[in-house]
Amino acid sequence: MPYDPSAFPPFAVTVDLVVLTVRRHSLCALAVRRGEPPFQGRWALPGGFVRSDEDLATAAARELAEETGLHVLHDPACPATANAAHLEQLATYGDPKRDPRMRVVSVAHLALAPDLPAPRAGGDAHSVRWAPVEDLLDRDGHARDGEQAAPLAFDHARILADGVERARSKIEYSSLATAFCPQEFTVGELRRVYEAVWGVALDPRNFHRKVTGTPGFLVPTGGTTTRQGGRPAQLFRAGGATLLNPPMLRPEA
Amino acid sequence: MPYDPSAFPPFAVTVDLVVLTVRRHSLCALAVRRGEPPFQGRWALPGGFVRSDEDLATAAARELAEETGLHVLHDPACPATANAAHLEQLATYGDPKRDPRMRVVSVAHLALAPDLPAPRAGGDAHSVRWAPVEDLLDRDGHARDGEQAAPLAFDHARILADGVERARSKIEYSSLATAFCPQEFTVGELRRVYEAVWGVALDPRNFHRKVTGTPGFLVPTGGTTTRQGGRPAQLFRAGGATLLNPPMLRPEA
DNA sequence: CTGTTTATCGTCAAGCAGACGACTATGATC
DNA sequence: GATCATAGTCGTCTGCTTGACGATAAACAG
Repeated sequence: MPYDPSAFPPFAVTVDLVVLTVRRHSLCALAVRRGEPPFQGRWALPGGFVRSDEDLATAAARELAEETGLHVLHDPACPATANAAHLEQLATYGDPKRDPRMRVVSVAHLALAPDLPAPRAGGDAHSVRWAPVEDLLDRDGHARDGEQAAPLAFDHARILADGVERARSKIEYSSLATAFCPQEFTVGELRRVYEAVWGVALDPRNFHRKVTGTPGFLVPTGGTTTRQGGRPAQLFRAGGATLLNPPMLRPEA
Repeated sequence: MPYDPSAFPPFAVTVDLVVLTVRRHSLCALAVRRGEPPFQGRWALPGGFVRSDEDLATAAARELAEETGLHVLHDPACPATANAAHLEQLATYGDPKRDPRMRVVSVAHLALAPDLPAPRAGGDAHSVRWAPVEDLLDRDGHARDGEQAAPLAFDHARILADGVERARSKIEYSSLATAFCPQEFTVGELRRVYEAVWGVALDPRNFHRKVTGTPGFLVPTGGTTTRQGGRPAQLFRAGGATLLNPPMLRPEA
């Protein structure tokens, strides 16, 4: 009964991307404006069809490159080309009514990238932008510039919320927060990543003790920088560890 | 360019199930024997096509019920019917070559169930069984009864490994381990779940202190039981908490 | 030179985890 | 019934981690 090659309902399969970065102390996601119905003119997550000979991860990496110019950091040993991002599968959404035109199953992926100079719009510049995730998820009005009062297209608000939640929890027990930083970064910059993603303030002294004391998290490069003002800070690079033990603790309440 | 309703490659979409339980102190998964090519005669994970009007979670719940008679525990307030299981989406597998016949994208789901009296085979009894996950994943020989030397069909070994890994990590920070227990259970039974899933031995006294001290994890029912031998043990029911803070700590090394 | 900013080191108390002793309440065995 | 084996439950002690926070260091702005 299963796997009858002639009798199965056909589906369209897409990948959608939750691309997150930290800009100006807030967590931002990449949004594209839809140029055609349905949801014409509304903001949506970038994505597209999976090609017939393409793996899901390959399709996600292709869409990411098309949309942002970012490349996926495959090999942890390779110290990352300039525009490197972390990419992982997030979840799959297949409600029969999620696309009014046809049955579409979307395999959402989560990408984390350092703050980039420009969104590098694929076609026209003002159809792609970084937006704070609160703005994209807040449908309860108080749109501050009157632009994004409308919620995201399709079920993309839920996908984005799931991606943000994944990122928030994953930086607790993994070294993924370094994916938001440039290749070399300071402890303060890493702390501001945690503060932006979690939306809390962290004690700089305890944070410094914690991350420098976790083996494999950070390796000093020897250099220092003063780009944040104040006393020069040591520069670090992400260490080999991917899982942090003990984990970073997110303040409660 | 995206979402052209007339031009997209068609996919078959299936759900595959990693159904885990704890039997006789070891973590077991449900396996079905394939009755037709490809991989005829090999063991595989249960699964089937998603119907054209069906949500992914619905399809997974349907397959689970067909294969095991288990029903999904939807409402945490409802104290679970007799055969209740936890069900969640695991990951999606879409390698173009994962099925030799056609392009199949499989949305794998993870189900956790208490030890059941009988596997409740759908059709013929000996085509469905519980097998220790080590037996199903160990392809390096030493098959103890000469039966499961062959690896699982398709990419099901990887799916199973991912599901086991998800279960192992998720019982650390959530109360999911109670999904392996009957409605009422003792601290010792819960500890044996952790020991079986993690494959370690835990100190009964520290474990008892920890789980009874975590708010919302366990609520005493008032009853006691002596089904494990020895001194009668208090019976508990799963509390409302789903996230454990602080988490259970898996011994390292 | 003084104030401001950020980085970094130290101290201290509270809490939690691992190791482990001690006691309790059953059933099994002699 | 005494004894033993088995599980369960309660305590104690010690070391480590954490959170709160004081203090110092090194840059820049006026």
